[in-house]
Amino acid sequence: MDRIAPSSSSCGRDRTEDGRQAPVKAGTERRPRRHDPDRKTRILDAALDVLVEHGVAGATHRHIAAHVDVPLGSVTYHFANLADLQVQAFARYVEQQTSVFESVFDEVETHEQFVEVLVDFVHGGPARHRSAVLGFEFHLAALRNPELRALMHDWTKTSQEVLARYIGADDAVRMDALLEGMIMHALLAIEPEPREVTRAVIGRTVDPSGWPGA
Amino acid sequence: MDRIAPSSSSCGRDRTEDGRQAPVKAGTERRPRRHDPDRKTRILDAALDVLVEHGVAGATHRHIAAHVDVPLGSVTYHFANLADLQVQAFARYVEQQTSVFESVFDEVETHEQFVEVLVDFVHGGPARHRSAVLGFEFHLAALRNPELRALMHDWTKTSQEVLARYIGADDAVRMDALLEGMIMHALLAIEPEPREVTRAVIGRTVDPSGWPGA
Amino acid sequence: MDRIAPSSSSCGRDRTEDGRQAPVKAGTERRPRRHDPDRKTRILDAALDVLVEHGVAGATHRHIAAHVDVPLGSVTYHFANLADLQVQAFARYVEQQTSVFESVFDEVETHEQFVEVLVDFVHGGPARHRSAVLGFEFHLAALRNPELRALMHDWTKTSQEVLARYIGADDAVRMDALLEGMIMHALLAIEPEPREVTRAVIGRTVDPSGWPGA
Amino acid sequence: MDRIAPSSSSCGRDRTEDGRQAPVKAGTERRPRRHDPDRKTRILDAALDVLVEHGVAGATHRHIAAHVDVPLGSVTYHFANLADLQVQAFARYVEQQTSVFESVFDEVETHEQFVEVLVDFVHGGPARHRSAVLGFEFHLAALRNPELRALMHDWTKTSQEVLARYIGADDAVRMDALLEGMIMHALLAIEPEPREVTRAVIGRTVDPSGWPGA
DNA sequence: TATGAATGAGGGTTCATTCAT
DNA sequence: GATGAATGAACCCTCATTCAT
Repeated sequence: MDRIAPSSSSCGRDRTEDGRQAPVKAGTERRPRRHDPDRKTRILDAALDVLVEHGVAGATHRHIAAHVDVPLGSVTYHFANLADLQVQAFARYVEQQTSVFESVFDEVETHEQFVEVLVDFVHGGPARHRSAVLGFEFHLAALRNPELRALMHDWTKTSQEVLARYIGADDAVRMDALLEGMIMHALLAIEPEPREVTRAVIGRTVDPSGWPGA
Repeated sequence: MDRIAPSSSSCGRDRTEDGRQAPVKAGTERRPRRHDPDRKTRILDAALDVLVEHGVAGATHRHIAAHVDVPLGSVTYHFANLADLQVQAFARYVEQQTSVFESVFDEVETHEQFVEVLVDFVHGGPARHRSAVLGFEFHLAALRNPELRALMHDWTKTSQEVLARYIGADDAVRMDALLEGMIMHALLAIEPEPREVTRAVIGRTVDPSGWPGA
Repeated sequence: MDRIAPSSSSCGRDRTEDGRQAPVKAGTERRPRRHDPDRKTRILDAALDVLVEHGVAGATHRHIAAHVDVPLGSVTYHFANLADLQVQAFARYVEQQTSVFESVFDEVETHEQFVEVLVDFVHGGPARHRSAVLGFEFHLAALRNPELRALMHDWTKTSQEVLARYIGADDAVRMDALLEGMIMHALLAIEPEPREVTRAVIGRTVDPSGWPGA
Repeated sequence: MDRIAPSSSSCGRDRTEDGRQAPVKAGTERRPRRHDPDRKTRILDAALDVLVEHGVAGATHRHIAAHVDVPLGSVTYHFANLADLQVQAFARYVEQQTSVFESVFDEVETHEQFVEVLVDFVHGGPARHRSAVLGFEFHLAALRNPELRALMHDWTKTSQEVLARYIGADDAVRMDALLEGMIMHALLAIEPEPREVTRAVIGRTVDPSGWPGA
């Protein structure tokens, strides 16, 4: 039973990007990325991507590293631990989300425009999906992590303040809760709710009196 | 595996010569538990408890087994896999919540009573916390599990129908989303919202006309 | 977040045939097979089937039970342990194989017929595949199990005796080894060897002198 | 998992407050091993050893790790999965066998020497046992693993080519199959066949004409 | 008698994190 | 500074076998 093989069968020691074996072929230039400023930022963005796709439980060092295509050690190098990375990622998300949410109302002048903007907000396309999932994951993670909870608190306050500029503090609280619930439902609905329904629901929640057109 | 290996396989560790369990070490109490009907149900309840405490990611076979105080193998025996266990646990949760939610409106006759019941519902004590967290975890898990999603869909429909008996289909949808959002906020609030605020928000969302007292 | 569901959601407690959960639907007649003589034999045949498909390592109580569609307990009931089951299964295989091998030469009268029969034996279709794989598994298992080894020894002797009737004891030993090797190769060949080649190889190994036609 | 859970998660067992490893229990020697180049190769060799001793089914991560005396995690680090490890181990085996098989014929010049070398090959001592068992396991594993099958195919071709240099292509195929069968029998024989018998069988299979001495 | 339930061992694999280079 | 290697914990799951019914 003893046989012979083409001698230098190389033992197949080059492997995929799973952070295990480094490719060792002589002369093959491997991972040319060295001096890489804002690698840290890219890692955070990747973390958010992974968070969307796999959830908090799936956002591991390895998945994130694979997603940005940096070595595993690079992720542990830039962040003290996974919890730290998570917090910073969510902080980045809040930052981005806040500026988006504010700019959305830039052109709003009438009650109708206001409602329409919010309907867009609930029905928004892929971007909405991403941010909705992240918001969801954020909420749940905050439930068990005080640091995230504080971050979440600030974020909620900020959002309500933005709304309050247009509809007053009380309605802002209501609207914020309503939006939260509707986005949650939209995310999970088997088939999407028609825009008219969303518009009606939101419209009835905002007091039209007090707007320029009223 | 070497499961069938005959006599001189020499691989056994920590076993007596005849392959049986070694007599219990002094002090280690041998678990005498046998014949335990409805163990399966108890496991499901334990799963929900663990889910509340540690979240979906923390609801492992081991945590659950430890929580019901059954051997690990018992959990894997009763459920084909963890996903299956999860689905059955959430199904049990839905079942329980359903009857609670329905019975809550038993005495409701006036608009004020209806609002009050919902305020209670949002502000409920520890039981509320538990079910809110479970609901939350359920939503998030449903996001990535079609089976849970279907379960969630039915549940949403059912609860909207219950609300619709009192306030009509349209307001039921609004109220459902609003409750969802408020419970979410209540769960995460640093300090709880005063009941009056909740009452006002809910009250303004229900059309008081058409009630006996109106 | 607390919802209601169609009340009796049944918790999905009926499961597949993996030996875990028994279906409990009232009135559903389950597994009508009771008085079942030769169940033991059917289990052995199933064991051989599983052995072919999954190898020794995959021939577990559960797989075998599933393959004959009997409860797991039935397999452990009829056989003291897995090793015992394995031995009995291989014994059954040897028994079957021996009678086949003997009957194959019934019509043989000339050197050409003898060679042809052996070529058929090596090139045989699905039945050949099955018995070749089993023979292979048997050999390897015998390597580490003295009981199987004795069984194998007897079998080899028997086969050689059958061959010896036609070609004498010495050539019988050679032929037996050659057949073994060729079947092994045939089993693993990427593309099957042409019959002529097999015929030539076998033909040259048998001394044609001493046959009726010679 | 609960990997990221903050402060009060209370799930840790056997860990000190800061989440580090508790200081080694007296008497338990802490494994100081670090920096161990060619550990991967040593693992492959260990895998082959375990393969010989326990068969493919017994060649588990844990057995292999114990055999090289490295932590379990080290084995899973160096190989993506067990199948991968298996393939690389067999590839290493083929590589080794190849050079051995080729060098064996270095001095061969006459028909008698050639036969004698092959008799040695079949009757070889402990080294023979090891390589024969590995060859056997390899064959069987190849039956169900296409990757191994390709490897096996190449190996067969190569060894037939080596034989063909001395006895021509046709006889090489025959001889290869014969050797295979004889080694198989030798491995399982209750008492070893006398060398003379082996010599006679092999000798009759090689055409002595065409050799220098003929 | 036959079988569902129970259980402890162990298998493959993933992971956060540490450390030497 | 940056990263491959190393490692121990834990996770999901399958299994042989025992036992009560």
